[in-house]
Amino acid sequence: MTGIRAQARLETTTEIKRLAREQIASKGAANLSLREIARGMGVASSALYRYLASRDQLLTVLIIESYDDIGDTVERADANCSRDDLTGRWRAVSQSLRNWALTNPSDYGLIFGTPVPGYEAPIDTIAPALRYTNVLLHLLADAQVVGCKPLITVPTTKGVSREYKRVRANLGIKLTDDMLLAGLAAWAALFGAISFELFGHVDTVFTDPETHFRALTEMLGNQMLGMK
Amino acid sequence: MTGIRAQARLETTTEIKRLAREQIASKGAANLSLREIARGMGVASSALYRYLASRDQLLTVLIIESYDDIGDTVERADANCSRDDLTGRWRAVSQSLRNWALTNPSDYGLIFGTPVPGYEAPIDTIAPALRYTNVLLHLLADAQVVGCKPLITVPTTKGVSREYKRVRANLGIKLTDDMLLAGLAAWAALFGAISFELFGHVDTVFTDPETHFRALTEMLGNQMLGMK
DNA sequence: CGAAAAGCAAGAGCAGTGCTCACATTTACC
DNA sequence: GGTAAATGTGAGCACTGCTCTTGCTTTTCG
Repeated sequence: MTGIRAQARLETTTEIKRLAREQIASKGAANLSLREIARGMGVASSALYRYLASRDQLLTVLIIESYDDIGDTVERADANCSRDDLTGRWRAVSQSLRNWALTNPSDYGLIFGTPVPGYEAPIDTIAPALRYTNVLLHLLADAQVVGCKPLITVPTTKGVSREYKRVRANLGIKLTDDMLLAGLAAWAALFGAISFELFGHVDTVFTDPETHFRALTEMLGNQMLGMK
Repeated sequence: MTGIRAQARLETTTEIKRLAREQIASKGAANLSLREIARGMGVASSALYRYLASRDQLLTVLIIESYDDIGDTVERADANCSRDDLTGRWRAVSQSLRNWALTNPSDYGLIFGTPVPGYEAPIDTIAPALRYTNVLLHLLADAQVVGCKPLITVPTTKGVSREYKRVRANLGIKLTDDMLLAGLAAWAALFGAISFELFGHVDTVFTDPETHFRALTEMLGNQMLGMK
């Protein structure tokens, strides 16, 4: 516990993760190779197992760090706005989300892409995963408090009010049904748009995805969510 | 060219793809193993290369077939509605999309999930990929013709009208800016919602995702897209 | 201080992968 | 019926994750 060894250990661990991210970025998570990392560090491949339990566990660690990274980014973007500038906050949050995704495409894919079947996300991922979600929820709540009214309303669909009551309980937040639906729809549209762009499904459609994304988020914030 | 050999070849190819899909469903596309397929067929692994060029090429074929399957499904759902029942068509299209995704989760992941970096989708995938897109585009066009007006409007964002002009050219379809934005937003919300549900990001939120999805699509169709 | 304990690295080895190639066999067609 | 094409084989290469034994170094503690 002197700290000398702990220090070295930390540095080694950091280096492993750095090289891992490099590999994932260039060749994809599927092609992440521990032996390649070992070579990059000039060390026997078996030595890595002093620092990680398995390839899967390394991936899990990277996912958690990514969740925290995205949480940091979104929280900071939101915090930089004056609390009552709801439109500005929504704008900042959505833009920072897209920017983060474009800057860290492989991490975005790791989190929001196809999950590995049978791979149960460990409990450690839950808390970090909730951070960016909470930013949006608080934004919606703040908007509701100052009287923002969504442009859309909940359609008269059977059982929906009962379901949304449960959603409110699960999320631990008080939002009208209208605000909840508008928020969920905006949330889905946001990530849908980012995923489409990042995963290459709109390459032939847009010449300037950024311009469309800006228009989309402006519309979602000012009109759909009714932010003033 | 008797067809006897061609017939056998077809059967072998079909069996390979069947086993491949089975594996992808149970262990993920990343863990697809040609040797495992060969074992399942009681054949040497090298024999498979008489029927496929590589593992990647097999995946590409599966992706194309999935695109066609989803295209079939959506086209059929749309065709089953009376042409002037726009709300019904939108409902049918969105529901069939979600149903297809829930029935074929691994195929959905293959298409709409994280792409393999460095893997360039071959030209052969473009046409099948456009089929389900075209269904929506025609639906939007039909709605516009009979005077449906989206609830939302394009915000005054710099350069957006220029960009949407290009989008119209790329898609080869005439839609007002408002309808275009509403359509793109609805499209993104749809796939965002399906992806969230399928990739396990809302497990702790909804107890009945179907009910929410129904409310979401009703809202998108009747209000956002302004379908009558 | 010196011995015991703990940490770290190496290298051989196992079982798996995609893919190639020379070779053998089957078989549909002229 | 003979032949050329189609099909299957098995060894082999280079790679992977992971384990285990062996040896060395550093830390800890009596």
